[in-house]
Amino acid sequence: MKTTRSTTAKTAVYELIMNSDVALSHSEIQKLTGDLCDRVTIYRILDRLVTEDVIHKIATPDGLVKYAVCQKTEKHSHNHIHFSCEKCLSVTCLDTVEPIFEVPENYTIKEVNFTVSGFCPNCS
Amino acid sequence: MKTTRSTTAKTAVYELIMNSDVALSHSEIQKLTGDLCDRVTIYRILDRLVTEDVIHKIATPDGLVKYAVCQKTEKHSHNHIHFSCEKCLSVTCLDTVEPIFEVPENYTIKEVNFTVSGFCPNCS
DNA sequence: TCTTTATCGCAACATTGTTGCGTTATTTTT
DNA sequence: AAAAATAACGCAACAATGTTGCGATAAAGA
Repeated sequence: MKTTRSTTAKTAVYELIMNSDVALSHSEIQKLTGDLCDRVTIYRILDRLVTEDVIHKIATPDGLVKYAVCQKTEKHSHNHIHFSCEKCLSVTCLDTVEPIFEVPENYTIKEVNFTVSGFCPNCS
Repeated sequence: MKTTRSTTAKTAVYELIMNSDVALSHSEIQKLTGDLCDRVTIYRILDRLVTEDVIHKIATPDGLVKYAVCQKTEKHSHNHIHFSCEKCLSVTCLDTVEPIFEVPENYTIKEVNFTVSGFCPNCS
């Protein structure tokens, strides 16, 4: 059985995302970690953390991919809004806000990804 | 004053997107158009069509960028749900469905991008 | 038809993400 | 505590996606 290991790089990347109040992209993480580890390693760590379900992947409306830890509520943990600032390009989880919606019944819903873009409090 | 011109390539790309019931990516458009025009030209046409507001850009939860024409309702024309199928990777506009949500007032909302993923009617 | 210039094609480059493989280091077992 | 097993790593190479500059081409108006 395949187990998961804790390494310095993995811990560092996780803590970065953990302590950030905005979602981080691969390139941002790379800059923040400096030469701690290889570019490829960061990709692999991010994949692993997503698989382990401790962080999750977000895409901005432009297709920019970012990662964040979200406070999990009891159910529908990923069913919340992300705010993407057009000015400073930051992405924030609005965990308290839960959207209401309906889709035709012939669709099977697996995941929800709701991004609102505009200006964040700092840039408004 | 900068005007916009109608070319064979632009018309072809627009009609492809127009007649598709799912959103199309750059690479999909490239395959469909064959060797009608250069790869770069398609990028520029897509940018222009977005600027001219006849198509719009969508990103799947994975960060895959696609383009679609959406039926515009009176207001909040872009304020609707996109469905992204995890099996066939198609993206569909659910124009009839309008999500309800709230964000803290210190945020300025410019645009809304709501993507629900799972299995589409064909793949369910 | 002629002129203007938006659009195009091509080449070159930048960014982002993936894969294979030999090496390193974490974890488990002895 | 040392050895064995293997997850994770670094590096190189590659693939996909997106951007920029510039001379050539072709729309649109005069």
